[in-house]
Amino acid sequence: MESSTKYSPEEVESKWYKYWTDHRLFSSQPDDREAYTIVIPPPNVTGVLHMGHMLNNTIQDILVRRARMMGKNACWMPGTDHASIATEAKVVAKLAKEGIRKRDLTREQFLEHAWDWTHTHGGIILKQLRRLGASCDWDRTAFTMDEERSESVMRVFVDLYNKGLIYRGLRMVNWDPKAQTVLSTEEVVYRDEKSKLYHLKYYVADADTNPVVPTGEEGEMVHQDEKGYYAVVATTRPETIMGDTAMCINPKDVKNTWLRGHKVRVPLVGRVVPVIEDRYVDIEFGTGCLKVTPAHDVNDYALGKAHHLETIDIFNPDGTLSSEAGLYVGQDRMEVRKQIAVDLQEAGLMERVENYENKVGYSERNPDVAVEPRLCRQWFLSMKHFADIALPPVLDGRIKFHPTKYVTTYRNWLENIQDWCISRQLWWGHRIPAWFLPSENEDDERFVVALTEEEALEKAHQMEGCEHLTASDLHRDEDALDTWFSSWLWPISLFKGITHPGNEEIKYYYPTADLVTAPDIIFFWVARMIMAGMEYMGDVPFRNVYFTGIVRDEIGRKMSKQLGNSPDPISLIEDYGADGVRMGMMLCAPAGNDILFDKSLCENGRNFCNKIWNAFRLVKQWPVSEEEQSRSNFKAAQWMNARIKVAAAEMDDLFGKFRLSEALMTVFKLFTDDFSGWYLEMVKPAYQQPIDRQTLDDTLLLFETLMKMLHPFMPFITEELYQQIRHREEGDSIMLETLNVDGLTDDDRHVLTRFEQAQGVITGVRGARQQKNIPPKTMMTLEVVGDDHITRCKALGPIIRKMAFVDDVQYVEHTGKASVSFLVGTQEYGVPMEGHIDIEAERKAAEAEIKRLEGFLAGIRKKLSNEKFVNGAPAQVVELERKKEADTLSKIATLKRQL
RNA sequence: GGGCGCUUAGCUCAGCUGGUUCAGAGCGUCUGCCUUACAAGCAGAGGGUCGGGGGUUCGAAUCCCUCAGCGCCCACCA
Repeated sequence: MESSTKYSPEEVESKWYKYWTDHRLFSSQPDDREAYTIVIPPPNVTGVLHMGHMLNNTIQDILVRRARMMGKNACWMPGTDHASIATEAKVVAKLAKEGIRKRDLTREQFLEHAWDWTHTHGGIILKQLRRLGASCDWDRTAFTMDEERSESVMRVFVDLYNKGLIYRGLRMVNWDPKAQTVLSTEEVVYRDEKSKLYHLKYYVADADTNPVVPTGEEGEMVHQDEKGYYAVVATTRPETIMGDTAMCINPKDVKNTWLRGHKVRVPLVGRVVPVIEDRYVDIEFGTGCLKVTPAHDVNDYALGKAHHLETIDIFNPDGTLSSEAGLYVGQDRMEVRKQIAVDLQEAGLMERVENYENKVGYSERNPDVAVEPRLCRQWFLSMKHFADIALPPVLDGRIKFHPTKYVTTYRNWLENIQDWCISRQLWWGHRIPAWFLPSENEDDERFVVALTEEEALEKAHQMEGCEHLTASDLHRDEDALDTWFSSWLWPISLFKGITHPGNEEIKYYYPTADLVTAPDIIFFWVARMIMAGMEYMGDVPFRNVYFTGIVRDEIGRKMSKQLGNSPDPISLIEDYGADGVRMGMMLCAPAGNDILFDKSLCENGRNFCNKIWNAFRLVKQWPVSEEEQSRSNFKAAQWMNARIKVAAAEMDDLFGKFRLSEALMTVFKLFTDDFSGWYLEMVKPAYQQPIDRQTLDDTLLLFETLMKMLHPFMPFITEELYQQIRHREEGDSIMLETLNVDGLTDDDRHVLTRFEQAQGVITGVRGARQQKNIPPKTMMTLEVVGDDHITRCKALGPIIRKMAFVDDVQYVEHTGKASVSFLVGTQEYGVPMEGHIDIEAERKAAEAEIKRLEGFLAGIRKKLSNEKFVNGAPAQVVELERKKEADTLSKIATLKRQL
């Protein structure tokens, strides 16, 4: 392998990952260093790694590894999420395949299946993260439903209940008929949908006793046919008419004033319902008549309450029509919609149907299931208090969002927050610690909230008339808690901050440093962690939140299973190496933007690994001599060191701004251009010639520094080469090194400037050669007009000769007639081209350049002759313009002389 | 309906509170090189009136207004 010109990642990666874990190099214990903590956004326990995880965890690993090398005690806490609704759905589906229905199982039996499933599929994703190189402290791996986390959830629930923040309420909630559970408002995603707007006839039912009297006002719209007067109601959901208990008009609507005080007959159903009036109705929409179905629409529910209407729930939990509906009983709501449209048409009760586009809410976890508003008694967490404590830290900068635009989003949400429905009709999750007491009817429920059944019984005994209850009289709530009700405690519960408040670990690791997550869970998770943090720790859970973009494919589509446009991360790693993929990910991940992932970027990463690999091969094969170090090599190392300092300072700045892809680009260019392209070429001895020991040592030291700078981005290859650079003790690692690069000195700056000029000369000669199609290694003569201190320099002179393949330097008054000339700054150089030069072409090029410079000069002079500029602009700026003018004049003069 | 953001080279993006020849980077493209570390490479080159229009200013990619296009978030319009 060592002699191969290609770097092969497979064995390097597995070797070093094992080494790191064997030596527990990722593990963290509190000590007197500054803590740097990241908690992983816990992926679904039974999930597999996708590109979003790749991006997210690559970023976290970069931050953690860098922090570790900056001398901090870095702790990356891994773990998984029980993902209540998603996992339960998977288990239900798996059982269904085996012909087992959930409802035929007891809770215990079902949970056994769920745990089986979790143990079979669980943790795969964490293994996959290891392939990526993630430096998590695996000993600390947690699960949102393990004992510690469960205990924390229970305590928090009881505590919040005791504080009066958790309550039980009968509310209109979002119901997922497939999962058969309620959802929080955040879990409902709205999609535009092409649907139909059905215009139905509601005949006036009381015309006999209460004659219809049109007012005759302008704009009045009275509908009448042979069967009588009727109102036209527009609806997208005709299947809900069985639940209608009123029709509503706007009191100010002249079109419909004639309906005031009447009763109308619900089509097909035949029920007679009152016409009510409410300003809520939009006069402009449809005919201005609204059917009111209090059981199945949030607004209608509000109307129903205000007008004391009856509520008829016509749906079963699974979305089929219940016996309450009277019609279509047992059929699915979507089927009924189609059928009832036909039936209404046939009965002559449909005036017309038009195409319509509206928003329909879907379950976030079951994207093909339309959510049904449903009246339900559920557990809620009152959010006003939490909004109040969670907003200030983000507004005053105790928590910084990157990019900052999410502060507005966050603020907006908190300022319009609704209570959080935390109960779910699921078994896979944290069972709600509430016990119901026997009661006469549902509306009069009585319950106690407690940590244990014993405690519940005790509490029950204190309630009136319950002194003699036994454990069997108590019935524990069947429902589980929303997954996020455990996730929101994650930064606290990971360190046992709920069960053992004030323990050493929570004191040391909390608040965590940075959180890296996708913006789509800002409300689900980020906001709620801040709430829990402020409530239970009195402090923020993290200092920075870095929101990654969404990973899209190369033409901007979201990655999805359906489209099949999401590459498998593990096969990418197999193809390009983990370091290559990490680099590919980061190259296309500008801060705050979506990621257009193109796997050809991983090729760039792989190629870069090869570059590093081969640079090392070069250095390693040099024979060593005991000669003195040349001045050139001494200066070259000094220059390279200065370049490293410049890059390191830039990277510090970029990391501070979470501009990681730019930081990577900086070190990438440092290695490729400065180190490989310039430095190594400068010191490289001729073929099979030895290098002096000092230069080799300098080079290895520079190499080592570069590996350290690259390590956070490319952990494997950098560790491999670090270990090869010199003998290391067992247990040593690049991870244990610190990244401390000094600041630039004046001497450094001086060296940088001089090298820049030398590079200009070398590039100039190369360009001249290429322009004339002369092979790159043909020796040339360099003409220096007048004199310069660069080519005469004992260090730089030889470097220029070597790299530009110049065998003779002549100091001349003008460049030769047959020379190609070029400028570095204001210094002119020439490369004689006898036999190669096309004088006419040279002349044309010179003339073109003069023309360009004269245009430029004109611009400057226009500025300088503008009194307002000279008087108005700062002296420095004016001075600069003067200098530009002089430089340009000198350049023009030089070119003209050449002509 | 409300709010936020974006539009700069073929692609993806930097350009901070206007002023350093400021119009940049990476990738791609083109040209020349199988140069003894690397062809998964090296050397060089081309490429944009900074979305349109107007304004402020001595000076605008940068500040203001406006138009157009795109994207995201929030909201109960049946």
